[in-house]
Amino acid sequence: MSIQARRERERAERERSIVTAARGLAETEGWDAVTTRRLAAEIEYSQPVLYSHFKGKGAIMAAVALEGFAELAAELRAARTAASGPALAAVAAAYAAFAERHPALYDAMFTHAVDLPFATPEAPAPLKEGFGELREAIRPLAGDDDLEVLTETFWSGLHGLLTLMRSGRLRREDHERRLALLISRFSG
Amino acid sequence: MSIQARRERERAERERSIVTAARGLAETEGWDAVTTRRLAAEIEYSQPVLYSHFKGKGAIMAAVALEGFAELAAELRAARTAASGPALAAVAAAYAAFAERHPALYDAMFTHAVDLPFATPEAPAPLKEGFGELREAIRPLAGDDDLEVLTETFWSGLHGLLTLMRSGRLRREDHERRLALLISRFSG
DNA sequence: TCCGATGTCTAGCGCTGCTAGGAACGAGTG
DNA sequence: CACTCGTTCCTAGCAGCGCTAGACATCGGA
Repeated sequence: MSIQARRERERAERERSIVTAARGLAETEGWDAVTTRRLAAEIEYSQPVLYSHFKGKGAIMAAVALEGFAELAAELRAARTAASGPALAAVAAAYAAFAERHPALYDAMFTHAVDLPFATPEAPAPLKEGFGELREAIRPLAGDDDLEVLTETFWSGLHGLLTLMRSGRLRREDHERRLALLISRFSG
Repeated sequence: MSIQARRERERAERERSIVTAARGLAETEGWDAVTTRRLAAEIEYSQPVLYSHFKGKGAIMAAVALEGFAELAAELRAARTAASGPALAAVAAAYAAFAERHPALYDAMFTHAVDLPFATPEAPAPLKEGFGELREAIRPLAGDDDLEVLTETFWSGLHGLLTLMRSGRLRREDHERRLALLISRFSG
């Protein structure tokens, strides 16, 4: 029993090291630099080993994204509970800060095509938690509007601001003003 | 003179056919299907010919994007001038319809990394025109807010809605409701 | 001590964007 | 008319990609 247990433990560790290596490589050099060959070299195993853990490169990216969802949810929750009074600005700022701090991670989560279920009950828990934080921050400001739809719309605004800025389509200098404006328009 | 003129004309035609082929292939099979080999086969020349017209695949995508900007600007203008009264809803609907009708084209314009100047005076004219249409539609509703920043923020909202929906991150059914909500929040 | 299963590696497939080097063609000159 | 020079285009190939088949070694159990 013990031998098999050790093997499973080592295997789990290796799987973690794959995800960690992929994330590290992506965050320092971008997803283009994350190739199966480099990943294999990083974990000091041969390429095919990757495929005994994940179905393919896409699955590895999905695993990295999942890690990101958990972190984002935690940071949003921290921002919301720390805020006294209306939390929307604090949560939005935390969201933006996360995207700015981890651009490659953010891309894996929200831009690249990863086949994770999103707006369904089957969505991964961390994802639903993160969305839930946004929803709770918006709830006091919802008025007559449907809370779910309103949250999705605000989220889209946030996401649009960040992706367009990061791809050079919006001037960086005005980021704070745009963010403030978005929040004020959703606080009316 | 005439011979050289014919050659330049033929060359220009070939360049157009490259862009057209790239766009057609992208719109029917997605950008992944747009490879230099398929493109070369499509125009019935060998691969290196592409590189005598464009610096690389990225430049071809940029040319396709540019075509898209012109069309989008025209459609936004048509929607704005046809509208009686507040034009924001009409322009937003036209924007969304364009993105829905030409998803691959939209991606080249706003998602994929194309090295075109955006929020600067050097930005291509069609791009500035399109943004200008959005700005004019928003102007009556700007109030005390900076018009430029407000336009950018609304645009981001629109862009976020569309990209998140198209990548399966937002439920399609609620699209109209979200769009209406975004507009109402920017009309207050 | 041998056997069978498990785990890992080497090698390779078909594809990608891109380029070097040579062949063929046409215009201009003696 | 013959010849050279420039241009245009193609064949062939490079390095790298995601992914996989098949050989090989290693190790627990009989």
